[in-house]
Parts: sequence; structure tokens; C-alpha cells
Amino acid sequence: MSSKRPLTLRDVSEASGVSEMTVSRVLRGRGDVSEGTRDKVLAVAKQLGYVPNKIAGALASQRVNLIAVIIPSLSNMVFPEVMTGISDILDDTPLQPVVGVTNYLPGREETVLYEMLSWRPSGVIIAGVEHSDATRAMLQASGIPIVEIMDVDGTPVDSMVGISHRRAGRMMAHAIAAEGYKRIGFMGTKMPLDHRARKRFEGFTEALAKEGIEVADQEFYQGGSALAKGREMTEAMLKRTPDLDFLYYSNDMIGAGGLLYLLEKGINIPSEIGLAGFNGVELLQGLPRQLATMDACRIEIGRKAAEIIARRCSDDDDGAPEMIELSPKISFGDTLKRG
Amino acid sequence: MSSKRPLTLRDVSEASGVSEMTVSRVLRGRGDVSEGTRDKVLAVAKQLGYVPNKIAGALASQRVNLIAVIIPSLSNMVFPEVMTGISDILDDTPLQPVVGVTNYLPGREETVLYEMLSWRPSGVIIAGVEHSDATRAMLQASGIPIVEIMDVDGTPVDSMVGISHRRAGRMMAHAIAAEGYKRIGFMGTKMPLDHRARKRFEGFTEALAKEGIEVADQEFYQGGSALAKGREMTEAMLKRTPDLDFLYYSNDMIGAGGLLYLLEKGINIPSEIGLAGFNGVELLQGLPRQLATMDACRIEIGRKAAEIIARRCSDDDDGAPEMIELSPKISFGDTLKRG
DNA sequence: ATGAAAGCGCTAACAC
DNA sequence: GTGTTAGCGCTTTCAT
Repeated sequence: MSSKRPLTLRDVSEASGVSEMTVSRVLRGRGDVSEGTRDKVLAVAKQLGYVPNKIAGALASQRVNLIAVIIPSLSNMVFPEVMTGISDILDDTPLQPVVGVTNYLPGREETVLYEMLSWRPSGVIIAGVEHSDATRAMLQASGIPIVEIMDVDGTPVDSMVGISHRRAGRMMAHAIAAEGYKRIGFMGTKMPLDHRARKRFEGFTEALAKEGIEVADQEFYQGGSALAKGREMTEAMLKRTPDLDFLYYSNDMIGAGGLLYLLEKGINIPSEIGLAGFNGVELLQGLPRQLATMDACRIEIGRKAAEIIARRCSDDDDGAPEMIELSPKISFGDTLKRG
Repeated sequence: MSSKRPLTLRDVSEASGVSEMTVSRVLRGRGDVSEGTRDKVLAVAKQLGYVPNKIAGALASQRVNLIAVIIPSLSNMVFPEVMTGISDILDDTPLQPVVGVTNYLPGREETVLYEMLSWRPSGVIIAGVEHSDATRAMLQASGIPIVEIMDVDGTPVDSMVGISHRRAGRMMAHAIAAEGYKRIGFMGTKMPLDHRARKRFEGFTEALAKEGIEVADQEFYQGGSALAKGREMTEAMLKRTPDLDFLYYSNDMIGAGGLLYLLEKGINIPSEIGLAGFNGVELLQGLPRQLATMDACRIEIGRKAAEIIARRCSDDDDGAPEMIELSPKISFGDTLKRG
């Protein structure tokens, strides 16, 4: 049943009495092959259950239609969404995404990239713009198109698609200050792990400072269920600093946890306390109140990145790097006063 | 900066004055190489920025240390968790997982598998036991170890690791009936898309029938935000069938939506209405009440599957297929009466 | 429209 | 310890 040796082109060639070369042409739909031989070859290949060996094909043709996609995590719903955008576009090309996960560790990013490059992909899409020197060197030396995604606050190796998280933080700060909130608390992930969250925080505090406001309290977490963490941190923070009138969360999950907690406590939102998160995750739709948030343009980032890669991998390419900054929009929901 | 032609072993060989073969040995840490040449080669390779070509290596050695992992989706948190289990184990081996996503479409499953097999992976881990004939044929003919995961209600091609969803449905039915609930509503995904949800439902209704209970109302959804859907469906169902005293959801996300809705309405849980979901997702930890649920053993399934694959890929393998049925446990939480 | 020869970059197997 | 020789299974190129 399960033959030990996988079938080769040669097997199909012999079984059909057609040269390997012609079989190869048929199977790839290349060049002129008479209808007759075509059908015969196809029939034999199918009957035998032949599966082409891409290893050999890739080596011979020096072409590998794989795009390495390197992301920090799959558990954060942000990245599956980016993948969706990438697949949307690549599905119409011969290119295929292959995912590598770094767990936010620069060391793993390095190994994962090295591993992927050793398969000689046609391009790389990689999250973030901060990488170790070794990683940057490898990207640079690879000679293939690179697109750094999610974040545009930095200098790309090649192309770049994302939003400015610093600006996103500033925008939210302005929206909050404009509504007259003054005593502001911040909750988020431990910074060294997440550059984009850090930049949002920096932009946020910086813009508040210009309005003469300082973040009154802040807390950072790591690991665990984000929803539960949001609940716990919110409780702890309000116990510590009861006069806060706004809570800014670095992601929607902890924001949702905080929202649920405050609703239970019967606290009036947004008049007593306003809330905002970040990401625009689908989850929020089912919450009792719509959390104010900002869309990080995740699917669009995936699409644009894939489009750049597809163009750069095509024959007629000018080879020019592209830089695309998308604009996140605030949605006020029910947790941020308006007007 | 970005040289057009990638470096080859030969380049390293020439630059270091050592034969290609010895360079190859050094880079793979194989055979005896004198300390001196070792260091020299390593230095040169690093300095040049050489990245080995696995395509060529794989073709020559007839060995590809890739494990194809084929799953329906990345958006359903279940699968990233299975991936975590798989990575946990494979990280200690030379094997690497490569993910393919089918979007629950048998047709895509077929293409994805074909594509992956064409890279001649060392093994396949694939979700579910229902596959098209073509898919089964390919798996069979591949001659490599196959592990079907998540579900044990069916006949595997080779090895199998999972839980019995039918039994899981029955267990929940018994737990519910034991507490005296009688008017039971069911909400879940549209069945043809999700065999495991279907089996749980079948086991559930079957076990209830034995207790003389019939499902009083049911509704199925497709697409959209699960949390929001749970909310909407719950509202609609209670409007339609107000005397229900228990709601069984085919996943925790819609269950959570229902829970939030009922809490808002001020309905007493679990005395007025009991609730249960399925999966034991981390998200639930942050909810105001703990939803009753069942752990689907996702990480453990990933681990066990990877262990089987690792063993089967090792030299000393008896080649015997393994079948492992894990036992999901009910957690009653706060939404299912007890005793 | 089809075939023959050469070789992609590496490693297994065997010398030395 | 190190080098040499043959391929791995395809595709490219050029001939017919």
C-alpha cells in the first residue's frame, strides 16, 4: 500500500512511454505538447498517484515560490488576521506563504529567519522594524525582496508597510484630552517585549505632556489570560488611584477585561470613567458596550505587503522599495465621551 | 550589498582553502574534523554570511526534516494551541512544523496536502478523520508517518490522537440531566463545516434521548464575530422559546456571548438558566462568571501527536501506528448547578 | 512537438 | 582527518 520509494518523473515516463522531459512539460503546463500525449501523461500520473518533487524542481529551476512570513505569535489574533490579508493576495499568484513564529524573542527571530532563508524563499515578510544586527545583515544579504510590516517608526531594510504606533498613541491622547479627561491611567504589556506597544505609549505620554497632562498611574503585565489580566489590573489600579477618570489599555483584550469589571461594579462609563483600547478586534463586537479603540489596519497591512512582494517577484520589476503608511482610525464606541 | 547570486558551499570552500566536503561536514557538525579547520571554516562561513541551501541538501540526502501540519483555521484559537503543543515537542528534535490552512474546505485540504507532500516532508499531522478519498489516498501512498488529530471517532489512515467528541457531547448531556435541567436549547456552528461540532451534538442529543429529553430548540450560525453571534442567538432563542432552562453552546466563544447577554438581562445563572460551552478557552478566565465547559486537551493533543511523529521518524521505530484517546474533563464553573 | 545532455548545490559512500 | 566521485530528481537549453 505505502510504497517505500516515492514515485519519480521517470516512473511516469516509463509507464506512459513518453520522455521525462515531455512528462515534465505536461505536468507544469508548459510549452507545446500534443493533446494526445498530454491526456495520456495526465492519466498515468494520476493513476500512479505521482506527486512532483518540488525539492528537485526548485534546485533545478533555481526558483522557490515560497514567501517567508515571520511573526511574533499566533495567539495574538492580530497575526492570523495579517496572514489572512497576505493569503488573500498570494492566492492569486504562484507564491505561497510559509509562517515562522518568533515568540517575540530576537534570538528566535534570528534562527527562524536563518532556517527559512536556507530554503531560498522568493521573499520575506517580517513583523516589526527592530531586529538584531545579525538579522538585518541576513535580510540585507539575502538579495530577495523584504517587507517589514506593522510599524513604520523606523528604518526599513527594504520595503515597509504599517502604521505609526507613535502617532496612534498621540491621536488617542488628543482624543482623550479633547474630551476633558485629566486623570489618566495606562495599562499594557511589559515594554521590552513589544516595541509597538512601547511606541504607542511613548506617543501617548508625549502628546499628553503637551496638553500639560501626566499619566497618573500605570501598570504592565506579562503572560496569562489578557481578559483576566485586564480585570485584575483595573481593579488594582483603581484601588491604588481612585480618582482616575480615564483608562488607556495597550490592547483590546485587557481593555475588554477592564470594561467588564467596571460594568459589574456599576461604574458609569464613559462619564465616571472613560476607556480605550487598541486594535479593533472582532471580539469587541459581542461586548455589552463598544470599547473605544483604534483599527490597526491588520488585514490591509497583510494585503499591501503581499502586493509589494508579488510585484517585486514578478519579472517586470523596477526594484524600488515601497514605504506605505496606513492611517488607523479611532472608533469612539460607547466608552469615550464625544463632543 | 545584496549580491545577486547566493553563496554556495564552494565559495566557502575556496575562501577557506578546505574541500567542499569538509566544509559541509563542519557546517553540519558531522564526522571528525580537526579543531583547526573547524574554526577556520566556521569563521569564513560566518564572515561571508553563508546560508546553507537546504534544497540541495535535502535532494542529496533524501531527508527533509519538515512535518506538515494541516489545520482548518488559525482564527480559531484551538489550532494555535495545538501548534504550541507540537512545537513544544519538535523543538527538541531536528524536525520543524510547517503549517497549511484549509479553511474547513475539503477541496483546499486536498490541494494543501498535495503542495506539502511535494516538498517530501518527514511526516504529516492533520486535523480530523474525515477526508476526501483523494486525500486519504495521498496520505496512504505517501509512505510517511501520518497522525490524525483532534478526533478519534473514525478510522485513521495511520496514527490518531484526540478525544471522542461524541462522548464529550454525551458527558455534557449527562451532567446537565443529572442536575434536573429539562428544557434544553442548543446553539452551534453550521454542521457540515465542522465534523467535531456535529459529533458533539449527536452525542449530546443521543444521551439526552436516553434520559427521555429532547432538545427543545436549536440554532446554527456561520461566520461573524462568535461573541456577538452568541449574544444574538441567545436573545432570539429565548424570545422564541422562553421556557428553556439550559443552553448548550458548541463553543466557548458563543457561550461567552450568551453569558454576557443573560447577565445583562439580570437572569439568574445557573438557577434560572444553566449554560455550558466547549473548549476551555483561556478567554473565559476574565468573564464575570466561569462558563461551564469541557477541556478539549488541545496542547496535549499537539504534544502527543508530535511525540508519535518524532518516534516514527527516528531510526529505531517499530512502525506501529498508535491510537491515543484523551479524556476531556468537565469544569462546572458557575453556570451549571452542581449536586 | 519531442528528446538528449548538462547541471542546480549539496551529501553518501568510499578512497586515501 | 580529508578528499574524490557519483548522483539526488528535476528543469534548462539546445537539438531534432
